[in-house]
Amino acid sequence: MASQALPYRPHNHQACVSQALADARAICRAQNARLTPTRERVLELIWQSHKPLGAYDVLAELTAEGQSAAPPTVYRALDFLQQHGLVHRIASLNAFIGCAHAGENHTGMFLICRSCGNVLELKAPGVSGAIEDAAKAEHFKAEDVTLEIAGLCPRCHSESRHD
Amino acid sequence: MASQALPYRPHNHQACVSQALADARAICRAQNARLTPTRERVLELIWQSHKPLGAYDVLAELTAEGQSAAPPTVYRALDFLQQHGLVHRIASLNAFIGCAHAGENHTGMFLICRSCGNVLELKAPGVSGAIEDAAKAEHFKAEDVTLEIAGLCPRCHSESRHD
DNA sequence: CGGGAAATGTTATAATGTATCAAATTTTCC
DNA sequence: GGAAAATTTGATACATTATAACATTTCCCG
Ligand SMILES: [Zn+2]
Ligand SMILES: [Zn+2]
Ligand SMILES: [Zn+2]
Ligand SMILES: [Zn+2]
Repeated sequence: MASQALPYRPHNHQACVSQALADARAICRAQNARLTPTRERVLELIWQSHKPLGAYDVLAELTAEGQSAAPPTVYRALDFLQQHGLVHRIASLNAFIGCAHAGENHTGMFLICRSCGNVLELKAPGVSGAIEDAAKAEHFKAEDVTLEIAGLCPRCHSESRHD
Repeated sequence: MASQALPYRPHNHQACVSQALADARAICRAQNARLTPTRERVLELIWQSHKPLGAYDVLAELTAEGQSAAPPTVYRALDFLQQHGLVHRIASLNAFIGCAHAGENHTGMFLICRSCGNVLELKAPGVSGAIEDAAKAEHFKAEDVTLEIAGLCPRCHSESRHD
């Protein structure tokens, strides 16, 4: 698995996209799932940056490309991608982002920069463990964790200090 | 501070409501904030159970009571209550729930039962600490944490096993 | 009182997400 | 290969959640 680029640092983002698409194809092949052209194109659009994209933003890009698309087109593709662990929905933003750890078993932890909008997905096993322990202490059977941290990324934080 | 009732166990819920309203009045007085009749009524409606309530559910109850209310009425009251730490928004449900630790500095962790719909708010300092550590390790300045765990509460979990 | 701020009323609209059913495509299995 | 079944897509309509904008009222303070 390639090492993770930091979203808020300049990087060869095309490599992120290529890697994500290659991973997605491999995962879908392994799961006997059909990564159809629309689904793949939606995934690629989601990965166009490290900023979460709204469903209607995706829709706008699809229609701009001449595809006949309606809201269900996008939501169905996003549902598929979520179910196969290729994208995550950011509940606090009503938006979607490519999974940075597709294929790895993980509960995503998202660091969302309020200033630049970029999102970093961490695995943070320590956090996951603490959450599981806390749930277990309450005899609660945890099935799905939503963990989203809004704040300032290192870059925006340092910029806001020396202005 | 009164000890917390477990939402999914039978309890004298009127006590929860009374306590929440008394706390709210004290907090608003201390902060020089105006807990107007509509705001107080919305808080009371939110506290009518331990299940999160949608803004439009609140609206329906207000209009049923004869109040002339529109969406902004409710959203403004909810904004006020959130800003003063009296209710939380559950992002994964687009719904609102009374804060079980009003006045205490905390980052809420919500255990949401998929079966009965009840929500328990925990303080879980261990989790908060782990989250802070993980954010700090990435040089990320965390400002707001959304932590929502969907699953099965002890009651629903045990019921689903011996049926 | 009176002037300014805060809160509310009112209407309209934006943004996000689903239900439903028909048509097309792909897979399965003989 | 070809019919039947399952999956995917198209298309329309609608439901739900949230906000913009501006007028009016109420409250606070001097
Ligand atoms: Zn992920
Ligand atoms: Zn940033
Ligand atoms: Zn709380
Ligand atoms: Zn339950």
